[in-house]
Amino acid sequence: MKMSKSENTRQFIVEKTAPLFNTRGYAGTSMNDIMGATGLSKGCIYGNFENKDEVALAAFDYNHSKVNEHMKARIRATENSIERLLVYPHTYKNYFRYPYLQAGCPILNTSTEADDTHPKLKERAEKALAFWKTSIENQIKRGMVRKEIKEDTDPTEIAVVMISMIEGAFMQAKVTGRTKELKIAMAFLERMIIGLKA
Amino acid sequence: MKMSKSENTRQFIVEKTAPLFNTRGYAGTSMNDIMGATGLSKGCIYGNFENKDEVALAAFDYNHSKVNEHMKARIRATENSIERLLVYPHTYKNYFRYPYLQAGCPILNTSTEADDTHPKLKERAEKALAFWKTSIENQIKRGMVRKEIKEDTDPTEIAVVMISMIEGAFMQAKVTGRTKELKIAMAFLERMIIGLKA
DNA sequence: ACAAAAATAAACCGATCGGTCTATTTAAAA
DNA sequence: TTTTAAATAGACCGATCGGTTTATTTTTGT
Repeated sequence: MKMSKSENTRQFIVEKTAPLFNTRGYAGTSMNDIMGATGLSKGCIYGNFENKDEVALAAFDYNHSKVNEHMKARIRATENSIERLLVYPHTYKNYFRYPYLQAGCPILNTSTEADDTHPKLKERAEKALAFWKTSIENQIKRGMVRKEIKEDTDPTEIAVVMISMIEGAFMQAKVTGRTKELKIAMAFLERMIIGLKA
Repeated sequence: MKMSKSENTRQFIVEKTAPLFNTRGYAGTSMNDIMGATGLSKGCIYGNFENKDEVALAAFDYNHSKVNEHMKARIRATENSIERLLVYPHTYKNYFRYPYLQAGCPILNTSTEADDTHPKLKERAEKALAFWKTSIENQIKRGMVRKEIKEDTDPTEIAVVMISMIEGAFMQAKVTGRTKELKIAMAFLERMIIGLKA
């Protein structure tokens, strides 16, 4: 279980720079910023990563996995499919409570910056989004099998609507600096999910 | 009605750089990019704008006004309030048809980059968003007065849900490179709007 | 404890960043 | 048409960009 020195440092760099990339974006984060956030020298960072790209990609993975693990933990604590789906609006409604969400959703931040400029980051965002979508779809399908969710429900449609509402509302929360709109959207989503009950 | 030389050039610079800022973002667009897109020298650009900031702000205003004018024109061509609201999903569903939307929604692009880094741009995005929201709310209120929309409708809620759905779905379209999710979300929105009919 | 290897610091690199300055060209006023 | 002012081109500036190299320190295996 022991980590080598470099493995430790690598992890350290990722943890310290992840919030940086999520707030300032790829183009907006410089090597100097990375040095400042870690307190490490340039030589050290380039000794552990090939280039800035690699740091950014690792930082995205870290941000995304943090959100993912949090959601997984909350989902595991639920009793049925409706409750599972409700975890999303319940969590995002209070996003400011979770430090790794305060800078915004990593998928949203990354995809809007990278879509036309940074293919590797775009691909990560794309995969993260696809993963999220299929996991919602699977939860809905499971709920239908268990007769907890109406049998005429379209899993893909609900997944798309959920993700759209969350990301769009999140953007509004970030730019307005308040949570009013986010709460309205999440309340709407809650009612929609409850309406799926069999 | 005659424009001075510099007014002409200023307008020219804005038109040429607007798509640039919308695709590459503020930090991702350099003065060299601006020179390349316009074919003008640095001295000329700085003769017409104080700095890069001013170009970016003017470019945002231009992008936003382009979208706005397009929507206004389509809205004017409708007969009643429900049709008016339907203009939004109908337009965004086919966003790739409109060149100034192909790089994405300027509000979405700008707000996710600028929220933590560029206060002036953030303010523009915030104001544009507020304007959009109140104009949807007003359309709904008008529809209620005219008895075209159910009287128990909550204008703010509908506005927030519409904007969230559009922006969230737009993000997915940009990052996946396909319109499947966008069409699903817009179809959902259409049904929701039709459900508001009195 | 010691030698070999890995990890880190810091000086350094050319390229590019946003921005300025001056010379020249172009448009407007007379 | 000539004079004057505005507009533009392009050389130039210091700062910062991402990245490399080398010397030194720290860790590791024996």
